[in-house]
Amino acid sequence: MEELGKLISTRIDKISAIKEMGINPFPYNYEVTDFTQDIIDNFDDYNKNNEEFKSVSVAGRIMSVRLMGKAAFCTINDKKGHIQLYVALKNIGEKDYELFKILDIGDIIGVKGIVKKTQVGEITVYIDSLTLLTKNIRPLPIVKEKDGEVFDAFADKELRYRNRHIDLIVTHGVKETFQNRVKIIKNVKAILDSKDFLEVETPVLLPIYGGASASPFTTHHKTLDMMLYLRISLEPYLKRLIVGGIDRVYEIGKCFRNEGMDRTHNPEFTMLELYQAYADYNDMMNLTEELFEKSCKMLYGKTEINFDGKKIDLKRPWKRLKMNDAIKEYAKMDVDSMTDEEMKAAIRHKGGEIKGAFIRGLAINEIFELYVEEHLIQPVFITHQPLETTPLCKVDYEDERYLQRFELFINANEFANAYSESNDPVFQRKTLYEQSLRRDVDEEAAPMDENFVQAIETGMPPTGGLGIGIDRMVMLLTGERSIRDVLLFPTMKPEK
RNA sequence: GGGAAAGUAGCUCAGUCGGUAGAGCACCGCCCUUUUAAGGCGAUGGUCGACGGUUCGAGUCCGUCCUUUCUCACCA
Repeated sequence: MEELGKLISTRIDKISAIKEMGINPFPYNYEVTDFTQDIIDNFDDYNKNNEEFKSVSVAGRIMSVRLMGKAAFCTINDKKGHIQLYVALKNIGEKDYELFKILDIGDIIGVKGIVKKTQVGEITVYIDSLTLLTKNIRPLPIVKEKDGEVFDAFADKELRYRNRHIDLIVTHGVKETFQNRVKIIKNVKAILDSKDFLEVETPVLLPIYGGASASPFTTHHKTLDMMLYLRISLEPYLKRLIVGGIDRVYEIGKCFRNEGMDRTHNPEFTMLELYQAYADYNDMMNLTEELFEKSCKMLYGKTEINFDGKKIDLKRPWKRLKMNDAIKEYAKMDVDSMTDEEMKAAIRHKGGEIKGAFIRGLAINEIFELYVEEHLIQPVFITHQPLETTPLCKVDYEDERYLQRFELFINANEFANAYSESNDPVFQRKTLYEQSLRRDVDEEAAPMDENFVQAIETGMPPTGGLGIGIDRMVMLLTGERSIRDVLLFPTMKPEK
């Protein structure tokens, strides 16, 4: 701490020295006309045969300095990339050169000059004007690079997450990941908008929660003197909008679940939920394929990606497999002909457990998770989950023990969940009531939502509903293995 | 929640058997007008995550705690 204090106070002293030179170390603006990567990409426009030059005005943060007496090379970063500057005493004059010599890595400068290649061919701005735009006082980590190999990378993940502003400056690829995140979300929205879906915003603070099995966060409103919950899903309000006649509706927004955290779970995360009237789960499968395939093509111009060393192809159409058939294929078991005892044994054999009373449908789901999930690397829609897995979905007309539902699996992870939504008000009231009774034994069972049931009683058209975990979609498409690498500011405990 | 690993200078990391705390980069001083992990010479910089314990002596051994990473379980 003492050392850091000295480094900082040295730089604060420099601010005084700069002011004494008659220079404002924190001026108000700078006219930027060019960006680093554009200059490199369009070198010929800036330098015609080393005879005709177009002058540039660039601003950025100093990332490295190589000072050689009366001249120096340095590198600056801007929003588009980085470029080398040639700073020579004879070109900028004594006063500005004196200023340059006391600048630090991390300072932000504006420069004007012309663009040339150095003896070894590096495109470089030969500056004739230097303006200090912001003096840094807190030293940055020094990351070096040669031939694409990075040395002394800012590698401590804890420091990176806690200091994302520094991570964005010094770690290659971080900015790109978050730019890609935005591109994916914009692309998803563009696809949905083109299909006449209406994007809406629904409440985050709720008097009652539902739409999923999860433990909520609570908060308190002073004036109303009441407890409020942070939403765990978007479903209850979006369905009311379907009832209200908004036939195609979606929201991309934060949901909050007060549960464990790991590589694929953050307490707050971003969900896409959409509802389409007069559609069923088949339409939702087609739409899901389209969203993933088009987003992948938008980023990479192709449908194959490498994730975690595995080649994954998102080209449509994807395999569609009933849950029981998946169990037959991967676990060599026919659950329809198994006794309860055989199913219990199969679950225990893989280290699973049955919570509470034995429910056949939940046991089938458990067997699927234990035996099948790990094999589902290429995209596959698993359909026809047992009736007991959710109260919000219609049963299949061919076999009422199973649902018109699918879960999308890619690389053994769940990416989407969709239903032919239940709209039978009598059935809905009954199942939600029964679920609410389980709250004694299952903390995550949702309470009865009377307003929601009344909306369904008003009459909800046949509707297909789809939920996609946006963070996981971004992880897949950017190749990141941890949700914390696709969240700018992942949830962290404060340092003590 | 379980398991494993980590925390030493601003950053990246060494630190052997318990015996005065190390390097590179950054920073500071000096030299240097085509460097690019620039180079050369020199100097500064440490409550070794916190608190206890063992010991003549602890960065090192033991215990508790804090933070993080990875992983298993659960959920998206």
